[in-house]
Amino acid sequence: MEKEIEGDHHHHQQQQKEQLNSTKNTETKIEHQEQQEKQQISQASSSSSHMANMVTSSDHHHHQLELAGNNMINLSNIFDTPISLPFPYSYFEDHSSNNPNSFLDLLRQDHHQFASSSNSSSFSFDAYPLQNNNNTNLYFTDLPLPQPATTKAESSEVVNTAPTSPNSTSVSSSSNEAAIDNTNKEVTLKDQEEPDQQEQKGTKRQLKPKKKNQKKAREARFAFLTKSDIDNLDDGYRWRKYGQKAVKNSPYPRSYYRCTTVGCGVKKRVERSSDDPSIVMTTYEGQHSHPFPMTPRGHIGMLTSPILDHGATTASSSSFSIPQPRYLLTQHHQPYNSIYNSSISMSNRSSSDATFVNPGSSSFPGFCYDMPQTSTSTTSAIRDHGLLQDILPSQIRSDTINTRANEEDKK
DNA sequence: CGGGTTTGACCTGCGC
DNA sequence: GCGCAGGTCAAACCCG
Repeated sequence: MEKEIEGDHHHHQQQQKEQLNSTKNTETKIEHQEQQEKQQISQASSSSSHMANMVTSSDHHHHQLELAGNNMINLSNIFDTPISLPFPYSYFEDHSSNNPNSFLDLLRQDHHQFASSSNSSSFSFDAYPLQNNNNTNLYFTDLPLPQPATTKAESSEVVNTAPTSPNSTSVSSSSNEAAIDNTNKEVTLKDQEEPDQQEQKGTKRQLKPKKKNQKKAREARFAFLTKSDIDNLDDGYRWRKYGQKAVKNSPYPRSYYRCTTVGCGVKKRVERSSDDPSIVMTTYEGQHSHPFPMTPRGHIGMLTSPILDHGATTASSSSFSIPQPRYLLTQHHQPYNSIYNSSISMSNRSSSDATFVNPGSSSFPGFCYDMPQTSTSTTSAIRDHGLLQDILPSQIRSDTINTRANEEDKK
C-alpha cells in the first residue's frame, strides 16, 4: 500500500503534467456537478486546513470534517431526526506495537477528558453548514482522528512513517439520489455486474455482456473527505482494488475498491482532491451484507463494533482503521476552534452509548437526537444490516428508514 | 499458493 | 455516430 501510494505520487505528478496539456473545454453535466462538489469540498477543506493548522502542534490527531450532503439524506432533517449515514464504522488501533498514538489510546485518553468536561452520557458536536449549489445540504464537523492506518494494518509503521500530515481532516457527503430519483443520470447498473446475468461475447476478453435498459437505482453513497497523506484509509473492512482510473481535470487517479466479503457488493472509490491534494475523498456505495467488521489479515474472529458494542467485548482491538464515521457520534461539543486548543475530546467505545444533545449553544442548529443505550442484544441485530447498522443503533436506523420511505412516498 | 494489486481493454451513458 | 469519461473486468503480476 505504501508502495502504491508512493507510486501514485509519481504517477500523479506525471498525470498532472498530462492533464495540464490536455485540458478540454467540454464538460459534462456530471463534471459540472462534481466541480461544484469539489468547489464545495475545497471550501470545506480550506476551513479544515485552517483548523488542521491549528492543531499541527498538538500531536498525531486526525481531524475530520463532516460534510454531509445529500439529496435524500437532508441533514437539516437528519439532525432533527435520527441520522443515517451509510458508512462503515471502524476505528483505529494498534495493539501490536504499543503505539501510544493508537486510536484507542486516543480514545481512552480522550474519554477521560470528555468525561471530565461533560456529562458522560451526553455530548454533541458542532457542525457547520456549507452552501451547496446543487440542492445538497452540506455540513462539516470537525474532530480529531488518529493517523490513519493502511490496510496492511501495520499501524505503527503508518503512524511513524507518515509524519507529513499528522492531522487528518475529513468531510463527508452523503448521496442517495438514485434512491429518490430513478431518473438520475448517474444511476448505476449494479445488476449488470452479476456474472450470471452476463453472457460472453466474442471479444478478445470474452467480456460478459450487460443488460441494457435496465437501470438500477444507485446504492446509497456517502463520501468522506479526509485530510490525510494516505489514500486508502482503512475503515475496518477489507477491500479489494478492482480498478483505477484517471480523473478528468485531476492529476490524481481514482481507485475502485470492492468489499472482499463474498456476496457483499459494497464498493468504495478513493480519490484525492485536485484542489487540495492533502484531502482524500472516499465514497462508499452500498451496504455491507455481513456483520462488521472484517478482520485484518492475521486476525481471527469477528470484531465488534465498539460504537455499538461498547464494553461488550474487547475483541475488537485488532481492527486497524480510521474511524471516519465515528466522529459523527463522538464529536465533542465545543466550538471547533477550541476543540484543538483544548485536548481532543473523543470518547472511547463506552461513549457510544452517549446521548446526543443539542444545546442551544450548539453551532449546528437542529442537530439533536438521542442515542439509546446500546446493548449487546441491540448491536447484534444492528450488525446484520450492513453499513448503517454498523454504526447506528437500530432505533435510529429504523427511524431513518421510515423517513426515507416517507420521502419516497411523497414522490 | 492464495490473495491483493496493476493495468490495459472493454462497456455504458451522455453530450455534441 | 462519434468521442469522452466513468466504471468494470480480468489476465498478469506481485507479495507474504
